Amino acid sequence: MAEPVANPQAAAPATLAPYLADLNEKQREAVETLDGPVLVLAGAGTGKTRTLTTRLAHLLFSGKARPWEILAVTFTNKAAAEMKERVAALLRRPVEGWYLGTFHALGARMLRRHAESVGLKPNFTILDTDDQIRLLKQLMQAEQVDDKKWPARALLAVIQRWKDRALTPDKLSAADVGDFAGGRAHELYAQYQERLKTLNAADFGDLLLHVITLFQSHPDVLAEYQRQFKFLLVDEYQDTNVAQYLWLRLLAQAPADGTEARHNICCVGDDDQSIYGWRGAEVGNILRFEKDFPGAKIIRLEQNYRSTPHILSAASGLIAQNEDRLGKTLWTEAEAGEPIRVRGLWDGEEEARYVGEEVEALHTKGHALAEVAVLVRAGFQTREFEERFITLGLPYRVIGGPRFYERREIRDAMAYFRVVVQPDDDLAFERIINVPKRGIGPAALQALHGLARAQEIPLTLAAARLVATDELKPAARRSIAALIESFDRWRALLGQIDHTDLAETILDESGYTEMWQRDKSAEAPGRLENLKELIRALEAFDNLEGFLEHVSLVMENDEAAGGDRVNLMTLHGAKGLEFDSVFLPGWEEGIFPSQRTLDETGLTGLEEERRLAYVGITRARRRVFISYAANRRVYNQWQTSLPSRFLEELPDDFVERDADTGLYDGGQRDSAFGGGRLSEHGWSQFGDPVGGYGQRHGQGRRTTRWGAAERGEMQGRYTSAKVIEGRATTLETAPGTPRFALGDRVFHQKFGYGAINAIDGDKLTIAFEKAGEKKVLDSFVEPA
DNA sequence: TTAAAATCGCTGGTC
DNA sequence: GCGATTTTAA
Repeated sequence: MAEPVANPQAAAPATLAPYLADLNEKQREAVETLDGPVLVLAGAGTGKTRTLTTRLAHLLFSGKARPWEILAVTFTNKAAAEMKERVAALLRRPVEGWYLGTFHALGARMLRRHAESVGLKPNFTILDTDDQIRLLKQLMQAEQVDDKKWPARALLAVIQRWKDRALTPDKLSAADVGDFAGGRAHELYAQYQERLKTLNAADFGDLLLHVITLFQSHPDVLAEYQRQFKFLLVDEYQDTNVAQYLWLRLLAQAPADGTEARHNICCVGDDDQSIYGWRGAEVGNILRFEKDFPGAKIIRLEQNYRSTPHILSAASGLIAQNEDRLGKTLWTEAEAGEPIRVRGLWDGEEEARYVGEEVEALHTKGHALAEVAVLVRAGFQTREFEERFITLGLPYRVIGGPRFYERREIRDAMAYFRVVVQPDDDLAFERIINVPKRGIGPAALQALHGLARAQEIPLTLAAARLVATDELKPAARRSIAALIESFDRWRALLGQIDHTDLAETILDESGYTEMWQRDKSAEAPGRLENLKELIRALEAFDNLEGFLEHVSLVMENDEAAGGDRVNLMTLHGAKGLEFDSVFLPGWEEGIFPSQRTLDETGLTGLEEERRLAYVGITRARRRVFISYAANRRVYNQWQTSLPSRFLEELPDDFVERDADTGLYDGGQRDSAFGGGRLSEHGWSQFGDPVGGYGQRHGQGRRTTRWGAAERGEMQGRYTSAKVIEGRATTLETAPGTPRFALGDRVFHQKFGYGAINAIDGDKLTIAFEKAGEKKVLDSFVEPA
């Protein structure tokens, strides 16, 4: 977060409390407006976190509230931790036991206290995605739903979107049901919720939904919380979904008995940075704030302390194209700085080379690598840059890799702990029943399931009963008996011996540690390291239960932070971060904006993609490098691509455009790309007038964008190039008429000359003289 | 039951 | 082109 430097113009009167003195006028207003609903529209780099934390401190200093009377909600643990730390620094005392945390952590806390009211026990398990999918798979199997056609993953997504909208199975209307598995999703959803209850488990959505249900069915409980929390504070309000909104609104209401009305809710956010619509966030929540909370005061933080005017202007020009926004104008006192550089390159490899060179140049000039970030649209795009950085010997780190708690060994270990703590946890038991290998295969498992279902008992109990019979083969029977006995033994040790010792005992006696010690694969040592790390992490907790709660809710991903390294991450991952220099590669139609977003949500999606571009640009303090490639290999197929429409939307005054010679014109046309520097109007001459894009793409109609190619003006490289909406850049193949025969000598723009070895429809296998054997589309080669 | 072979499917990613 | 998952063969 940007640390606003003291602003001389906002020099505070001497009477001001010192913690208010460093704030600018608007920030101070946001801090001091304590009563009634407040929406703080905090633009990128305007000192949002500082304002938020100061407001918290001010509530206490001014005597308006005591810590337990404040509810402060964030989305990520990182944000919660940062807020805690900074508030503690202001107060000069630790922030402990506060109601300051993520939506889910606070929801879980409330739910544990009132679990019985919604049919759970207080020690319920919190399931993660893996568990959920396994559970859904089982349900779908029982219901004979074809999981080829309707993958469990997809059903999970459907259910999650429902939960985002606070739709419990009983609230689902016919219009919501959709066509998943022929409309059976509803039924499966209800079964899923039933199963969760018998498993004494809740998924993340439930942590909020159950609390909402609880509030609605137990007004007394709700009133208790309403009376307790005199002040509500919400961070990143633009990312809230319907369930979170309802949860907040219930808490912000006056108690039903009308004792006192308060509505002291303060939401902080930026509609221009709403980039999580795909996971249920409703920008509408922030756009609607004044309606939802009558009498709301809106405070805009617009002074930016992060970026140069050039960067801000370019970003502002881009985001101004969005229709649905509250609107604000960022300004800064900083020096103009460098223009944004836009660069077109031949292909992805060259783009990576370009980025690598520029990064090296910055490094040579004395810029720290940690102050450089490469922000991509999607995770897979990091690969090209990683490869390039490795060849260059540039140290880098990828932020947002697999999370610690998602790693296999951690999840396995956790499953052991879960079964010890909560024997009813069938999902955990199933996970480790044959890990390490104990000779318990599908046959034995099926027998277990059969018994468990018939007698309506948990799997562990079914296992215990089954080993007393002759149902199983002796080998399986023996090993299940041993496992059950082990669990009994470990369970008896709960509370008897130190929980870290117990954890170690479990992992050793179960043979789990040994399993990885025997494993000769490259990753085994790392996994053992992670297990050690897990035990170390346990030390910070009083017992296994507390630890399990922590891991399912928190377990942050501490990236190997050390060293001066280039940062490589997705645009989503970059939100809230800032760097001196930011590289934004892959600005091509279909990639960014992403075709899939356009297909799924049309114009809404396009606006969200544009906000993502805005977020990307505003991460930079001093320098922005945007690039695009004319050709790219996607899933092993060469595709041509067009520069992103966002490039046209960047105001020319703040941008320096530069494309490699020969891009897009085949060397024959006198196009804007031919001469190196792009003309003012860039590539708008490629068929479409500016302004038509949004709609056509938004509607998802099949349209040919590359008008010139169709009119036959594009000679040379892309004779049959054609861009079709819905598959951004597919090359047309003449139907039915094979252009080539086996053995033909051909020329390929990238691979050079070669001979055709095989033909499979439009796919040719060609032995190139230089590049070796490749599979290519026939439209990319021409007779030599 | 296990290992090899085939197939799939592929944004974004917190809690 | 890759990696995870699932099917198949032994």
